[in-house]
Amino acid sequence: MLPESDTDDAYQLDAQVGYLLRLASQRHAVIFQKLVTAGLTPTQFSTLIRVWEQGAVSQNRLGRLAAMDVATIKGVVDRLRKKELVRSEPDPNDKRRTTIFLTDKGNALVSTLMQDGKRITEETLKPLSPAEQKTFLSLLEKLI
Amino acid sequence: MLPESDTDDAYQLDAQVGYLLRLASQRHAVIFQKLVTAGLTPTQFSTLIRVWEQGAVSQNRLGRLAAMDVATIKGVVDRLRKKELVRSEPDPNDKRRTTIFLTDKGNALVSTLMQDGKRITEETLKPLSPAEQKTFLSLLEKLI
DNA sequence: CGGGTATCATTGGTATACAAATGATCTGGC
DNA sequence: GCCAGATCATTTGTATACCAATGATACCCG
Repeated sequence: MLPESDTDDAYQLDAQVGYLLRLASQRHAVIFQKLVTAGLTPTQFSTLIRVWEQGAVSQNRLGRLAAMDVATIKGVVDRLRKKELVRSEPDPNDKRRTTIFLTDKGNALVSTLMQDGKRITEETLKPLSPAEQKTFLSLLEKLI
Repeated sequence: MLPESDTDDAYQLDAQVGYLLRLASQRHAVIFQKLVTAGLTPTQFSTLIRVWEQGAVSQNRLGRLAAMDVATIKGVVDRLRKKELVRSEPDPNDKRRTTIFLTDKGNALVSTLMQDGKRITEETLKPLSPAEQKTFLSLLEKLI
């Protein structure tokens, strides 16, 4: 009897891309937490980089740039503001908008964070050879 | 001036493995939600498969098998119980433990879910050629 | 210029996800 | 047999993450 399938292949959770992506993200999160400055989370990190890239950006647009829902980006910005890494101001030209900026403290942190980010990526990819790393990243980009 | 780095390489958030993993997971989540039966989440799906593989399993061990924290697995099991896909019983041999089982309804769902799972993985990997898919999965496994 | 449509930020709801602390229970070693 | 250390499940707290609804505002087109 083969109750689990109408083909010869048994289902293997451990071979499904979604499950593997979750495990890889978990491992990355551990490495991130160990190596990042100032106790930032990966989401806060990405958000800060995007603000730095933009200089000034509305909150919703920041969410799109950092790939976050409006509700998610709000919470992230709130917490970055509490850490005094960003500040927000109402847009004088559009009363719907709030513009997000880096504070001096946030600005001073960015170059350190970029160094952190490189080491985090290095450490995460360490199980792969340099050639494999290149291949992996390029396939991962194709997947998005 | 190169304010962002002491090397020639500018920092690219879009090239960092953690950020790419997050985007890939987001895309997978959308595909998952579209193709899965019974409105399950990826976590609930994985948990249900693990219970099916084990037949009977304590809640904490189930968490380890499905790669979830004790607090996370508790919530997942609670919600699966509310959907009447699993049931739990106190372990007569160890009063600390709660044993988790599939209900008949849960058991009946599993083979459908496995078919779903295969289609979800297929759809997620679709941007890659068959050879690339194999390479990607094998590199992803190496990364964990 | 006025009204329908789009965008913005917020809010409430649900679901992961993990750390830390707690009380109950079990187990290994003496 | 007892006790120190381990394990189990729960709870609390924080942080993503997304959907849906809402009210305010902006924009476009006729």
